[in-house]
Amino acid sequence: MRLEREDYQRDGVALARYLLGKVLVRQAPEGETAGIIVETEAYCGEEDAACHVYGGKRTPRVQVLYGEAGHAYPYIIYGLHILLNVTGGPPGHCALIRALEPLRGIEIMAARRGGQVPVTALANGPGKLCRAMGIGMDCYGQDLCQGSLYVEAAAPSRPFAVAVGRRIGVDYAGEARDYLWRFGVEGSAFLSRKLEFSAGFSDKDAK
DNA sequence: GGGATGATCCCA
DNA sequence: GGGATCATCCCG
Repeated sequence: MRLEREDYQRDGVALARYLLGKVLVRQAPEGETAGIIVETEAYCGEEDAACHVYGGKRTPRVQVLYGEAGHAYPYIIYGLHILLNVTGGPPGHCALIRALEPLRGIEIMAARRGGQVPVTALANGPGKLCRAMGIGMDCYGQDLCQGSLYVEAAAPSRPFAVAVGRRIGVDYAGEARDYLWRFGVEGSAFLSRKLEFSAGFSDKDAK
């Protein structure tokens, strides 16, 4: 079942936690691909030195971050990779999807990644998962409550413990670099990197 | 207009 | 460890 608008009405941290265990789905001409979200990061608006809207920046690129919750914010990094964020409730808040456990359309994902790739490495990074899922800048601003890109509530999900760590690649962000705003399914084999700490809570507590 | 800068990935 | 590779931003 596709998540609804209100499900996205959370701040960055709550949304990042909430999305763990949910299923990211992409419909494309080649077929459907889907994966369990096992790793996320929170980006929390104008106060967060690592967030793209830090300091109240309002450039065309970040406009969608000031719009309605539950929309896609993909952007290009290093001129060659695309990273997918999901917008949250408060202005500027979003969650970065960092890794998936492939669930459906694994053949399609492998083909998009260029052939022989172990399942554990198909989508274990924010750039890789966008490539595997066929997510491009054409998804910019797309409403996840309708359309070909969306998140479904987890099926009968097995309970899992949450692990936390520092966000990746934000060393420039002053003290915000040390916030424990990276979240993952503890022990998952599909993470981009290991998390440093046990969070002390499970998926049930994050609802 | 032009230079600097990445929320990464892959290979050595 | 380092290079690829370019959209975006900021400064003039």
